[in-house]
Amino acid sequence: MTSTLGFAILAVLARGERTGYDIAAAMRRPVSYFWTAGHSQIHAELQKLLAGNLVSFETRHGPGPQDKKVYSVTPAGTAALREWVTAPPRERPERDELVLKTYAAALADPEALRRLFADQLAAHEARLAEYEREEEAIGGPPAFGSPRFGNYAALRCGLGYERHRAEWCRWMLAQLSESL
Amino acid sequence: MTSTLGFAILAVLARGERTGYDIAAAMRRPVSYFWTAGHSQIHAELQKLLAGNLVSFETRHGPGPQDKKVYSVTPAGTAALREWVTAPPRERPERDELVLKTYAAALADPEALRRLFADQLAAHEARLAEYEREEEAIGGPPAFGSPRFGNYAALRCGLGYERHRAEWCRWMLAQLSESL
DNA sequence: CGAGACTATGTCTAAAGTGACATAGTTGCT
DNA sequence: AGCAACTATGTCACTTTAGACATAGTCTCG
Repeated sequence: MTSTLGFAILAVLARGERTGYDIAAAMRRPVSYFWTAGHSQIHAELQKLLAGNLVSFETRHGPGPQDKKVYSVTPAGTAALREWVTAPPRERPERDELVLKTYAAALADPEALRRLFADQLAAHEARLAEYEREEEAIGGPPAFGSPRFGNYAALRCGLGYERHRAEWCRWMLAQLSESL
Repeated sequence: MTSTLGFAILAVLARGERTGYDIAAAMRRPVSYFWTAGHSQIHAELQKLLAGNLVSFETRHGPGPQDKKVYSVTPAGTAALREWVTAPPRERPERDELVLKTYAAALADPEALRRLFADQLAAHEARLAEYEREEEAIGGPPAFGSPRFGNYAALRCGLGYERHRAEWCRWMLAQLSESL
């Protein structure tokens, strides 16, 4: 009964050994933004994975009050991950606060609404520019089978998402200025 | 300290009085899919909104073991909702299981992966077709200021999302067939 | 007239996620 | 020498969400 978070950790660990701290850091940065967790959650989940024999760790000396624990995936962990990858994802409900706000837009002050969407658009454009820089740095799709393919495919999804979102914001702004 | 769910309920109630059951039904259907909640959550949240004087109810006789409670938004509720609509949304972390699976795709069996994405593509295309039917039924953007504008804008976002997602699935399938 | 679907409100438990608190060594800058 | 930032693991309390369980009247179709 490994949770999705468990598999997220396994997926990160499949690229190489990491400490809990490293995993938390990896799940905070924009590129790996398809799953997020705080370090408190990660440490707890690592205990469960350990109990299930899906990961193992080595203690090493490092900075910090305690020795660091460097985790890696066990063969059983790799097998579980492989099986999970192609299993149909359980769909989680959409929860989108901005769309919800839009749904109630009729009540709002149009000028405040314009500012809201202008800010959102700017944020999406900034992220889009960042992703485009990253895409250029990679050059093109790495070979399928290379772990870097996964990064590229995720980036590609992010690019599409930011474009769709930015376009929707622009459409909203156009609607707003038309109604003035 | 009204939660987002609270505002979701207020947004639904702003369109007219509803019972808790009606609200739950509205939040289950595809169109209103930008926020979801089970009826148990809704009843609990209605208690809180009631305590905050943001909604009120009238008891009416109807089918069911107890009399039904027909809720409507109070002036204080409308004011709170209006203010919330233009406040910047707190961003919630992306959690996307399919992208996470893709991130770990290197380990997977290509044929099983192909099936996974073919299924996903079919689901997105089906939803897209449904949304397109709905869009055609509406005809075009209702006037901003009409509550129906909110529905249309949300639908528009859904259309863009499904298109982006379907395209990404198609790209993945193309990558997969190239690598065979 | 009976079966099943629909209306309707609520409780309870468990899991998942958020954010603060606790602790403390190392590294690099000024 | 001192301060701040970074590394590093872990606990605790709280909120949110999911899903089962409980209960029971009404409506529709055959």
